Amino acid sequence: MLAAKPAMKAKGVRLTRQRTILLELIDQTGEHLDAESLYQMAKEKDPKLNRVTVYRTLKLLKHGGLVDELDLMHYGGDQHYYETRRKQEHAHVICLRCGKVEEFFGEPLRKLRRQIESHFGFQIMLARTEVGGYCAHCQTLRATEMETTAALPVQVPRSRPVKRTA
Amino acid sequence: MLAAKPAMKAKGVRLTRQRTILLELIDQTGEHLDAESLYQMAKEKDPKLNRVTVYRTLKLLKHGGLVDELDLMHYGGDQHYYETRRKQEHAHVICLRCGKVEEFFGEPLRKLRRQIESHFGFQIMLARTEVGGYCAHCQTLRATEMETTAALPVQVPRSRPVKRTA
DNA sequence: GTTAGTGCAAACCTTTTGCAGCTCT
DNA sequence: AGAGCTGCAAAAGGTTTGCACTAAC
Repeated sequence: MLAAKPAMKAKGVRLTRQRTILLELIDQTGEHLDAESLYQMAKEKDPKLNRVTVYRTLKLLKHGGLVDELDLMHYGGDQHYYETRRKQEHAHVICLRCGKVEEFFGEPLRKLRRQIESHFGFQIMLARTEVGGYCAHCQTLRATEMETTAALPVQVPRSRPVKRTA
Repeated sequence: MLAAKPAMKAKGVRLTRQRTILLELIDQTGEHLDAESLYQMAKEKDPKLNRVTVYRTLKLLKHGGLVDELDLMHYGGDQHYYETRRKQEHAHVICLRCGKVEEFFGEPLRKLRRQIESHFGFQIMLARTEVGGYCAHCQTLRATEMETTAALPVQVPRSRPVKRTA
C-alpha cells in the first residue's frame, strides 16, 4: 500500500504529514478498518489530526482506486470499512452471529467479472461480493439457541449495540 | 411478494393497514426502492402513515428474508435500496455515470455460493454482488469528457447530488 | 383484553460542508 | 507565492429510539 505514495504524487496530490500517517496505518493494519477506528489510531500518532481529514483521505483513496469500500453486511452498524485494493478480487464472507470475516478467492469471481463485461459490454471499475450467514462454529451454537427461543415472537435484532457506559 | 402476507402471518406478525399498503407497493413497484421513495408513495395512499413505520416494516421484511437490501455502490447517496427476494440470485451492475442498473443472472453466482458453502462449511443466509463501472453507452461519452478534463487536477466527485430547488 | 404496532418528537451515528488559516511544493 | 490541505464548528442525511396511544387478533 505504500505504493500509494507514488501513485498519489503522480496525480498531483500532496503528501502531507496527516496523509502519511493514515497511509501507513492503512498499510500496516490491513483489513476492514472503518473511519472511526482509523481516526482513533491516527490520533495516537498525531492528537491534532481531525476526523474530517480521515474521511477526506479515505474518499481520495477510494476515488483513486487505492482502497475498496465495504460494508460487511452492516454487521457492525452503518459505517463503511476500507481495505487496500489487491490484485486478486475476493468476496467477503461474514458471520452474522460472531462477526468473523473470511475472504474467498477463486475462479467463480473472475468468471463472473468476465461474463458481466462481455454480456453488457460493461467496463468494471469496482466490484464487491458480500455474503452473510453463519460460520461452522456458530451454526451449532445457534441450533441450541433456537430451541430456547423457538416459541417466542419474532425478534428483530437491535440495530446498534447497546451503548455501554465505559 | 404478496406471498409475504401468509409468510408474515405464520410468524405471528400482525397484518396492519399500513403494512398492507407497504407490502402492495413493494410488490407492484418491484426493484430498487429506497425507504424515502416508498414513504412518499405510501403517503399518497394514507397521508397519516409515518416514515418510521416504513423503516420498521422494511427491517421486518429484511429480517424475515422477504426483501434484500442493496446499496447500489452508493451511487445515489448513502441510503439503502430494497427489492423482493427472488428465487434466482443475481448481481447488480450499476453505471457510475448514468446510474442505470442492470441485473445479471448466471452460473458463476451459483457456483460461487456453492464453493463458499463447502469451503468454509458456511451457511449462507444472504448474499450480494454489486458491480460499478461504465455501461457501453457511457464509455464512449466518457472518452470525450476525458479529453476536456485530462489536464485538470484530481477531482473527487461531490457526495450528494447538488440540492435542486424544485 | 392483550400485546403488538403506530405516530410523534427527539435522538443518533456517520459523513459532509463552509470557511479561515496553515503548509506543502 | 499559491494552490491545496487542514481543523473547527456546524450541518446534513439517513435511520433508530422512547413513549403514550391505537388497533389487530
